[in-house]
Amino acid sequence: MKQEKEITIYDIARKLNISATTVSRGLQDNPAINKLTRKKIADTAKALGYRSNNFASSLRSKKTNTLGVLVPRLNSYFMASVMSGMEDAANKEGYNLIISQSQEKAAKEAANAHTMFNKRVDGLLVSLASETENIDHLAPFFRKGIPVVFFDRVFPHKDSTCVVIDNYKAAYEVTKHLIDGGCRRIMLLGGNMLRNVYADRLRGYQQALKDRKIPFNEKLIYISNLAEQDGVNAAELILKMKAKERPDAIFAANDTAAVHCMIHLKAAGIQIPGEIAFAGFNNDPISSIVEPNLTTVNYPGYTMGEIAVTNLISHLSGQNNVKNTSTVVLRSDLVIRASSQKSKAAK
Amino acid sequence: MKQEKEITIYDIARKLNISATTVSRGLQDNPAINKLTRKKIADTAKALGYRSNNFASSLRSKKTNTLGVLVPRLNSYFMASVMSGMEDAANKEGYNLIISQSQEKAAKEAANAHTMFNKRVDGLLVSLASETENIDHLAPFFRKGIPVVFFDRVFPHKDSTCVVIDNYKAAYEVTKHLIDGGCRRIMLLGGNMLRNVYADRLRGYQQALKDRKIPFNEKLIYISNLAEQDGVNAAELILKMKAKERPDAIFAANDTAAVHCMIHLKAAGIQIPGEIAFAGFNNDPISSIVEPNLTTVNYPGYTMGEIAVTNLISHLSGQNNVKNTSTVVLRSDLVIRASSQKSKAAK
DNA sequence: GAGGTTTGTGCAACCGATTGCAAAGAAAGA
DNA sequence: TCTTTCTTTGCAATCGGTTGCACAAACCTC
Repeated sequence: MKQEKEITIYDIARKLNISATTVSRGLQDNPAINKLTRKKIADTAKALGYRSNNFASSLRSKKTNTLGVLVPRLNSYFMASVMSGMEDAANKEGYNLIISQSQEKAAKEAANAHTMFNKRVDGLLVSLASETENIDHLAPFFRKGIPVVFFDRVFPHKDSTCVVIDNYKAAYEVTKHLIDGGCRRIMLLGGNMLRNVYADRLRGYQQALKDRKIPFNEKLIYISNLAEQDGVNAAELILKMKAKERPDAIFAANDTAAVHCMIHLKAAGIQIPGEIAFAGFNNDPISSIVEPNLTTVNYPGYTMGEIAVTNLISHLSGQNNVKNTSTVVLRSDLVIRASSQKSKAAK
Repeated sequence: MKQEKEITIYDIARKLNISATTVSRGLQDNPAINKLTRKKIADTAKALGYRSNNFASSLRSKKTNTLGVLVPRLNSYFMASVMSGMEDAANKEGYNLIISQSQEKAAKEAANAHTMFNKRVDGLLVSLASETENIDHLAPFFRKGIPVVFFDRVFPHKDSTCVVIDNYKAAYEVTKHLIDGGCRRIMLLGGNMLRNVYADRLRGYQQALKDRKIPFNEKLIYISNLAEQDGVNAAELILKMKAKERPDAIFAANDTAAVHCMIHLKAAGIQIPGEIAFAGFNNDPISSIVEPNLTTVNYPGYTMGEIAVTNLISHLSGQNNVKNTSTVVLRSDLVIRASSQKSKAAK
């Protein structure tokens, strides 16, 4: 393998009979350098096949143009959309992403944060693992003034921005919609209450019940990791209940759990939405495939990713003061489909 | 914001009254350094809160411990699984990933490759955009001897490994399965034939027909991007056909197209699999949600990601000669579900 | 005890770009 | 013509590890 010699600013400088300083400035389009000189530098750089050495540059300027991303899991449609939005936004601004997943483990999250810190990312984007109880592992970032933006599963902190949707309101609306459709015993398949997203959804659910004067029944709350199997388990539980105790609606905090619960109940002969109405959360592709189509909350993942990154970068370039935007709330909409409409089901 | 002073090896050296050289070597566990000294260095480093400066080190050693990943799109279940596997494997070996997506555009792919090159990734993982016609944009990597591993959508090249499944065989089996189930007019929803995955699937399909003495009918080939809308379009096309011309089975090169085509036909009153049997590819979550459940090919994304990274890293550490493994073929299995079984459908 | 090894450590150059400061040359104002 | 003010450019130090080579001390061997 023939290794070509690497071209440096010194090579360019030598070729043009100017100093490396001028070349460095010229490559950055520094206005202090004569326009003609800049052009000559750019041309020569291209001609020689120069590529800038990020390490040398980062070493001196202490900027890496890299953002760290800490997420619980990569393999969900929602998270993939977020990543996609982040990548696009970052790319547009000349930043790169280093992505790592915690697998919902607090320890792995801490280890990954540590790696990011050592890699000296310019900023950090975080969605917390369900296990995580505090953000001590992010302390080094705050201490060094490295901006941290939380998204989706956030942890309010005075020095950082959160990008979220209004989970409380969304859950409130879902629940209200179910109640208005005639449901009274609404079961909630919730997630880990350490996480704002699940805690807020529970609150929204509770408030909607309260406003409609429906008593809150703790037995109708089922907390899990909201994986496929959890949906199935919930279904099993329901099938074991006496007919009178059974819920007449299920509101799951994600579509995966909702769909798998629904399928399992359907297979057992339960009419959906006739006997049990359903609503999910996220608007995953599966929600519009399952039959009946699942009522859910559209969660703008791509946009969330874009906004989180844009916000972070504007911090970095100082266009933006942390104090100005501590939280960005994105719009989310209730997507009403057949699974929640008892009345229309009687066709 | 109080900025803590950054600790360097010089600080450690001063504290211990030894040279920075020794500290550097000690931190790398260089056996030339006395064990006791090494221990003292490690302890002091921890005590002072030292973190190594990757740039300084990369600048000199010319290694970044970073791998570049070039993919067409991030927001699919399959790709998310691959990323997940890659990230896990990379993380385990102390590598980080820089991920970027081409949006299926050759130009963006080239631009991203260029960025990766400038970021001096130690190695590159590539799945090609559907548009890409050649790999000239990867030439700089080959010239500099930076290892490139292709996965899924590959482009055979003498200096690089490909990680794939046997698309030919998988498609052959799907087609054979449909034929054995009694189908004779099997429509293929294919992807861009520039890509091995789609070209191989077409070949497998053709060979299966040939082996079963069924004439190949060009009118039953529908090439598209295999997005949702393409599935719908295919369905429209079929609905416009005269009854005699209609296919009695559809084999789509991905589940998205299969599922959306199927739903659209179902809505139009076509019996699945009675009138038209269905098979897809990838084993996306939607394939086991749609009714009837979709027969498909299980595609081990997570494993593919893991293997691609592991292979790349072993190249880097020189444990592995390119010549030894030019292609890794992963096992894929036909997952038979209701959508393809005409006989059992008559319940 | 002389000569040969092994072990442990340090010197100083180096990686390639960035930047504060100085200064030469050009343009402008008095 | 003499200052003054820009406009351009370069010097040299700096960022923080890494590494080839030299060398001193300790250990062997005959």
